Amino acid sequence: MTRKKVKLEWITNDNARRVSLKKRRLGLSKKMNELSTLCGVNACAIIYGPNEIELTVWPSHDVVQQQLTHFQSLSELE
Amino acid sequence: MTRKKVKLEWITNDNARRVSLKKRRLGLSKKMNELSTLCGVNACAIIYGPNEIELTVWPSHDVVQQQLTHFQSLSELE
DNA sequence: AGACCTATCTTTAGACT
DNA sequence: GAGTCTAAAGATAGGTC
Repeated sequence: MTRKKVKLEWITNDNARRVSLKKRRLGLSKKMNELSTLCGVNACAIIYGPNEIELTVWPSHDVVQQQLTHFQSLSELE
Repeated sequence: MTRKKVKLEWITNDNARRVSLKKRRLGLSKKMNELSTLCGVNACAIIYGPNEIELTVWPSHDVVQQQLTHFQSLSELE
């Protein structure tokens, strides 16, 4: 998205894709962090690649677990 | 962050905070969307405010539910 | 409250190390 | 592979209607 406008589609080049994932994950974390502090909300994210090894949670495994439980109890009410 | 550099702290003004939350949630969704398409990964997010009415999930309630289940089954393996 | 605008800040693709 | 750099693309605070 910068030296060249990027198309919103799967990056075929393996290396480029991995680099992009790494960078964007970082950027996303930053944004999540900003959102939650600036606006005083709870937020969590789960990201995982095709190979289940690349699992990333934000802000932390524990918090995610907690919020999932909360979310699911809300879901049941509907 | 634009006409003025914003400090990374709770926005005290109620209206400004709500507006910011709305805008940033949108921006975040966009980023999530980009991340998942560009890099071919699954991603989901849960955002909720102090009042539980403002619950937002991405990309959809159903997908989040699905991914939570997946995540929890992985967690149990550890 | 909501949509649109735009100057300015932030993110990031690509190149290099 | 993992950091650093940098210009271009993208996000957004504050304003207006």
